Amino acid sequence: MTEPRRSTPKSIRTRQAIEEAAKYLFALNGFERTTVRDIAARAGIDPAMVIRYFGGKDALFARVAALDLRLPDLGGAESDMIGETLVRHFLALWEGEAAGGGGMPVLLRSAASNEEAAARLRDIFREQVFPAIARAGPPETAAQRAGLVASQLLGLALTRYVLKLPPVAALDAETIVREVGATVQRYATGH
Amino acid sequence: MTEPRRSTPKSIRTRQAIEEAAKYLFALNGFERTTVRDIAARAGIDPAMVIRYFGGKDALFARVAALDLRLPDLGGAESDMIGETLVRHFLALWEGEAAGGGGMPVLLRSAASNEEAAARLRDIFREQVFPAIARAGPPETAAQRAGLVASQLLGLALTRYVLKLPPVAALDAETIVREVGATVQRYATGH
DNA sequence: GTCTATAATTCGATAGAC
DNA sequence: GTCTATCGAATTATAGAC
Repeated sequence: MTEPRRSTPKSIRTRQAIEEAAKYLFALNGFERTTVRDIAARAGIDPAMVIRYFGGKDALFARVAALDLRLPDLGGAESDMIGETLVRHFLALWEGEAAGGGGMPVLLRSAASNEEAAARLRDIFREQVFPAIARAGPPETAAQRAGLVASQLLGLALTRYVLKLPPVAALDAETIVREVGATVQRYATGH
Repeated sequence: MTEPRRSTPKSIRTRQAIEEAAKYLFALNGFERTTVRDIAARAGIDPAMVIRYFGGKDALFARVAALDLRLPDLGGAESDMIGETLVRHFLALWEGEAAGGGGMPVLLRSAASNEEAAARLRDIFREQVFPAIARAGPPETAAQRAGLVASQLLGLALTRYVLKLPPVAALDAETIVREVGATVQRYATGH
């Protein structure tokens, strides 16, 4: 029962190694295909340590899949740059490994076949995406506008980063910002 | 080694029962979370029969995930109805269980964490979506246009049928045809 | 053609020595 | 704090009786 709560230098390193390995493998293979043994092997430690530090595979996933979209404030004047701003933000979130956005590939990979991951993604939508989009247009259409925005942005993420559909993966960032940005702009503002 | 190739009435019923159960469960839970035992139980037969009839879980998946999009011909005059036509076709394909489009949810559920399923989805894109979109605009931008169309249509399928994002799942068909159709129209034709 | 029984792995998780 | 050894359950797949 002596859990490694003590923050010794070594325990911190071990914990970080497990989180990093888990984030990498969950993002690569999804929740189901990633085993505790795989995570431990990649972290260079024993499988038992994964359970000891995080209590179980489910708990570790919940820890690693935490996600803060850090959406910029789209309020204020209804700028005609909302679409491009949002798309640029999402691209940076996906392509910047270092940032806290590492949870994004983890969730999308797993949400398709893991109901818990799907529920978490719905939470993120409701708590972060919906409020941001709501302020960009009339309140009575907020849900529909936010839903359409999500359908395009998640579709972009799915085809570019998960399925790696060649023509989508090959698109340069500026083309995406321009083309998809125009769509998101129309969805978000309602016209 | 006596494989049930003979088309006796009973063997046909058993084979169809297995395929139907597999299609349902793969679409519901994805490849990884669906077990041969589950399929057999739903089909009302023994797990060993699943292996006997299809050779294994992988082979059964490949059989069930076969998919013909049956895309309508978008050639001819560059109509301004291409977007709505495509979206309407996809909605019918997804929501009509009976049609041969049952492979669609199966693939999307599994492609996120199963590389073989992802590869199959890329094949379908290359062989069916790309040629159809190519004829709707200038050849030099065909790949980009088809990729953008796929990002929106797969994103719609992901949020509406897999993640069941409430505001997207609640949209009525005509709203989707109008809103998403306008986007697909712009992507497909390039303007 | 179908099922019983079981082989052969692999999984998450635990107990206990050091 | 870490690892060895292992448990118990679940998986796919096979062998052989009927």
